[in-house]
Amino acid sequence: MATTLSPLALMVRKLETHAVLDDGDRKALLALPYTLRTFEPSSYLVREGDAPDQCAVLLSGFAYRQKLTGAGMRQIVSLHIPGEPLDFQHLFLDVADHNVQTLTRAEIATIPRSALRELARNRAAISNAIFVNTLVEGSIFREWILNIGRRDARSRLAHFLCEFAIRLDMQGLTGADGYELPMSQEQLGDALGLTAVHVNRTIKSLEADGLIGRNRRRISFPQWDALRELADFSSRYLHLAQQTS
Amino acid sequence: MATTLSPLALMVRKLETHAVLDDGDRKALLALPYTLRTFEPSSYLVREGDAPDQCAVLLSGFAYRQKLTGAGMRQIVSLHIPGEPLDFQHLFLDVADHNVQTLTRAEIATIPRSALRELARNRAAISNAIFVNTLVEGSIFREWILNIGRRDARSRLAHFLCEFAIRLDMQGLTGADGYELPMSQEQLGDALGLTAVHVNRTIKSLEADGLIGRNRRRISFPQWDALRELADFSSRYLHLAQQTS
DNA sequence: CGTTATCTTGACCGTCGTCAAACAGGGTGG
DNA sequence: CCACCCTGTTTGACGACGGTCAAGATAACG
Repeated sequence: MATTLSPLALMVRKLETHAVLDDGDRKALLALPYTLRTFEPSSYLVREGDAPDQCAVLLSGFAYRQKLTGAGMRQIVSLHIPGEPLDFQHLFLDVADHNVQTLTRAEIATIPRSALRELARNRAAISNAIFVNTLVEGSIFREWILNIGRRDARSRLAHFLCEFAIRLDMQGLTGADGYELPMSQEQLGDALGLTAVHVNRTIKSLEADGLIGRNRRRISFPQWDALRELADFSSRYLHLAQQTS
Repeated sequence: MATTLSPLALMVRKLETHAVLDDGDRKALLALPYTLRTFEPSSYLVREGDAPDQCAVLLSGFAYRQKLTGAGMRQIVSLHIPGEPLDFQHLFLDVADHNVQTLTRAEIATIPRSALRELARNRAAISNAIFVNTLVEGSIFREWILNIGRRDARSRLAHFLCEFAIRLDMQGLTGADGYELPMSQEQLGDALGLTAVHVNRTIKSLEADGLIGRNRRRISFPQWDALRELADFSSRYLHLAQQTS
């Protein structure tokens, strides 16, 4: 009980959300070599075009992945919470196709690609867990395509807020009442395919309807069910129930 | 030379786009048990909520994956060309989070999930190839998020047309001059997050500028470079160069 | 041929973007 | 402690891109 928790424990928890690991698997993951670093907000962890030889795991704080158009418009394509791998895709893809950035100050563990690859080669359960994690990420991408392509600003924002709430909850990071949204309205717009101005109006509209509460960046949910309904939110795409062995 | 080509040969070709397979791997893939079926246009292959025990591969014709909002709006989240796996994610995810539908009349091979899983377990190169294929799909999802979230209708459509051209080319399915776009403007709208009416206006606008040629659904590219520029298209996200061993 | 899906066009409307300015908060340095 | 600045939030006026509705034209198909 008094054991010091490994920094990688949260990553193990994340992988076990969707896959079954045994004690040997857990120990092997925790025994991975890693380097700890702290990054300031908005630091780049990976840049498009890079060929990283390390894989990054987010231990604390928040991060996102992002792409830019030639005209310089930004689109955030995913948001990451503590425990989540940030670029395990570089286990198998050599060149980064997008940027990875911290949102807040964040602690990052980097694991040598070679060590992780070898572990995946030797332990089928770990290989499966990483694969399933990738597949669930893919499912989230699809839901974002639907969200951005086919829902209006109010539903779109509501959906985003619901997803974030559920994912925090899954990782055991839930606050008593709602959560602190770790991003500016500009960044929110970049995640939703909207402008910062319209995000502002949309947030205030949800607030005016009593669907969310706000105190600075803290969001609370006085009418969770109504918000979820507006968001057209179903958690199926997060594959919560699944535990592949 | 006179050997009859296995229906799965095109799938092997697809997997070898991004991964290195040896003769044993190829033979093992071609020896997989499968069932051949032909489907009419718009047939459902997988429905959201299903728990398929087969994995589908597209042998001829075209297919897409799609999600619906509660209000009934459709969003196509990916388009598939011959040789591509349609739902290898069900190797590791039990419940489908989206629908898979044929676009045209299509030949489909279904492979028992168990057989494919076992093959992946025994042959690291095949497991890697499937994983890399999944990762490249993920990269395409991200680019679609960017495309729908941050590009206007003209660029968005142009980008879609460029992607389709390059992917057909990669799979060796290029016609002499352009290609037959296998979808209605309604479906095009569902893929781009636009309405059919606006797709129509946008296509005609590209045509009027000489950026594409049209003859019914056949699209040609009299000014490929200019179209590519308008589309802000870079093929990096398709990971063409990559061949992970 | 008739029937139906798809494409095309016009008129009109609304959501969201643009531009700009005011305002609030948090940190820094004098 | 206060002036200053910087970033982020809020608000208003206006415009435009794309949506809606509806009708007519064209092409596919039995």
